[in-house]
Amino acid sequence: MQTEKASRQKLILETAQRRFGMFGTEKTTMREIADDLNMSKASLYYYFPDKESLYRAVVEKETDEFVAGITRKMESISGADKLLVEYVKSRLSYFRTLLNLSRERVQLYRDLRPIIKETINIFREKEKTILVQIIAKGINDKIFFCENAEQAAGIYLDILRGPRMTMLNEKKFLALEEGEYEQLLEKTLIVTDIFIKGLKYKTL
Amino acid sequence: MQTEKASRQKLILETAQRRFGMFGTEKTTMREIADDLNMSKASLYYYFPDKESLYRAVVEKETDEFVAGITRKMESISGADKLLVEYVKSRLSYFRTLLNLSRERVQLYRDLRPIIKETINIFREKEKTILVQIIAKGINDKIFFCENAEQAAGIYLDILRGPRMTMLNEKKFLALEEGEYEQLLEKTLIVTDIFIKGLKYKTL
DNA sequence: TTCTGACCTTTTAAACAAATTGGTCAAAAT
DNA sequence: ATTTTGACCAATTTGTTTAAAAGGTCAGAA
Repeated sequence: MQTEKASRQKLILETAQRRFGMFGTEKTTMREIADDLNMSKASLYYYFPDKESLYRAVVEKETDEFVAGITRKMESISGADKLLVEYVKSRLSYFRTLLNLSRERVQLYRDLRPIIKETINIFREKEKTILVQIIAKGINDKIFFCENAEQAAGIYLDILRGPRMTMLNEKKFLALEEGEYEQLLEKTLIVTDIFIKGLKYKTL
Repeated sequence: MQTEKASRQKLILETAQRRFGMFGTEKTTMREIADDLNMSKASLYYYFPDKESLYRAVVEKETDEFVAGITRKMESISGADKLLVEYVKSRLSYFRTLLNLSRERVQLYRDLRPIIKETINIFREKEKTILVQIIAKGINDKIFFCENAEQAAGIYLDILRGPRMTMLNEKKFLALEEGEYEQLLEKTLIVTDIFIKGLKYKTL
């Protein structure tokens, strides 16, 4: 029946998520995932047409979880400025635990496989959507003053990338270690504070 | 005499600068530089002990030119806020024309040769020195309000990296094309505007 | 003092073979 | 019918070997 197939798919998804999360797409083979599940590789292809769609499904799952989590928080906080701070905290915490993107080899962004690049862009768009909402709310509540929420959100995402890149500079993977996350969080909060002030005050 | 040797060294430096500037360190051979100068490779080693020191000399030259240019501008502008804007403009323009760093292959920062990484860090420190001066001046003139000029300068440099990285995302080299520089300049100016406001207003 | 050709050692590039990968399919198992 | 599989294929990746080119040295010529 339908349910059986769905639950099987879910199982595969979770296994794939673990593998992808640990080693990234490149270093995870379909055979390995199949072996983890004690099934043949061919069976995998019965549920997912190819590796790419399996990967996409995993990323989509994780992204959804992220968006759900952040949305939940957004409902319990009123001020747009505090919302932004909360957003950036959540974001970092999700980068840390969930997003298997993190495990992708930093063999330079340039030749990150097209799929991964696309993934990053899609995720960025989702983030932007949320941020636009927050900033628009701030404008509406008259605590932010800027004409273009869309532009502001884009700039903010760009800005956030800076400290992260600096921190990743020496790393082999897109992931950081324990203490570094706290360092990055600290920096990110300062940046966010500056950004918020940039929105709060009109250009003279 | 001493002068003769120095002028010969200068000539080599300029030739190397052109080569490094066009192809980066990796794709420039000592033989090529020697050929450009119609001298033997061994002669090159008479003036410079190895490729690395030649490269370092070139970078030092370019960096000095950058610092000199920016310092000149700093003398003719009074407000720290306007100085920052001017700084960032100069910086971009130098990235564009001078810094041969730009031609280094973006084969991922991670395995940018250690020398180049070091080069980048040294340059960053010089930038930081200048920025600390500007920000300290702003604090002194009571138009900026932050406790730590050093920290602010570091944050600012981190922030600036973001938009640049985003723009370089798809590129093979650390260099941008014509129109992209204007795009980057625009973004950078907005970011700078936000940053300045972040310094101008005390945290509430 | 300045320059060079011959020479050395280490890196890089090319070429090829072997192994592994993503992916298919007819047939077996449920 | 639905699900699973081993055998099979084409395309990449990986490993290995070899030749070329790189950085660098040095005794001696200019």
